[in-house]
Amino acid sequence: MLDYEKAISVAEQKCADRGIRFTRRRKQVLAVLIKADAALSAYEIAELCDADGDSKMPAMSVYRILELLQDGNLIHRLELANKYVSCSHISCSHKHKQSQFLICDSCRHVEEIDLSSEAVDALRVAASAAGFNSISSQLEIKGWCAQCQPGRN
Amino acid sequence: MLDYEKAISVAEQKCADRGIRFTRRRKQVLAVLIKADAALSAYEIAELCDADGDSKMPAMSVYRILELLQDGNLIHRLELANKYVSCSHISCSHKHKQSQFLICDSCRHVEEIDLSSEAVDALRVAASAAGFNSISSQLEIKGWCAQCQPGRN
DNA sequence: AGTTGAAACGATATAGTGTATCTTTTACCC
DNA sequence: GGGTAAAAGATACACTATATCGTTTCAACT
Repeated sequence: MLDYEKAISVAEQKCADRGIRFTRRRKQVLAVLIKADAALSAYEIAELCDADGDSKMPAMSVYRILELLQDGNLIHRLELANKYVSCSHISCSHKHKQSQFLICDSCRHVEEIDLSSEAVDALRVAASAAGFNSISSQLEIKGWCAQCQPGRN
Repeated sequence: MLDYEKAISVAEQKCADRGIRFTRRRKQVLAVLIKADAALSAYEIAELCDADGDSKMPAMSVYRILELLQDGNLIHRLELANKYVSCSHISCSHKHKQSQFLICDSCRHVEEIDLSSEAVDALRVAASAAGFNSISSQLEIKGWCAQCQPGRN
């Protein structure tokens, strides 16, 4: 799990750099994602914000804020799972261009991994052979985590 | 594009082997997918069936039939795109266990590719290091096809 | 041919995810 | 304090998908 205080302060700084505000709503959404330490759907986030705070978090706001946080590379959207996770590198100093995710098809647990450049290159080569000049820098792979037995594909 | 007649006869045989019927509805859905030679959403399939045939194809039936065709390895469901494609190997004699797809993030064009075993192994190794004992046999990768320029990720 | 039972289909409701649009509030700067 | 733009609220709606239950079709069997 991320260092919560550190991550929040990084988020504040990033928003300042972008000339936008790090409002209570935005902080709520990011805080929920960091504390959950798991992938959540937009509506799950809204519910957790409700449980956490004093006022109701509209789903619309969640979507808006998620998009904004994603643009700031603070969170990732997992299209294979229709869920969102806080970036595991928020409070890292190093740059990371690529993001790869393993998603457990059973329990929905998500791991953000660093794929070897050889593996990524192999994918690029295969893609190139099929007429794709470039591939997304975010790779999402479904699988089964150690706690879950592999079922049928 | 697939050999339509061949693919349909293979589908008929596969259904016979499974002890289920290859009905008009099922043939309609598969035919639309083969002829489209592209990934379609369930509702797009329903519309094309309507345009093609004499009676209205309910979305519910499309979903049921898609699931059945998928179980028979006649089509693939693309979770990254929420669309469905006919299997490019329907009328091939060889077995194919793995299915990998490239999905153009711009025009939604889909290519079914064969990834080198080295590349797949590299993914397995990375997954294993992150505590995932197995990964899905269907890999979906977003990218940009030759006709589309890469945009932002 | 008529019966019957399971498979297939039709119909309706509803859940889940996400976008569009417009109004209201808030924070900041002068 | 008033103006302005960003942010948030509110409502509607589109798209994807599943649940459920009633009806039809078809093939096997008398």
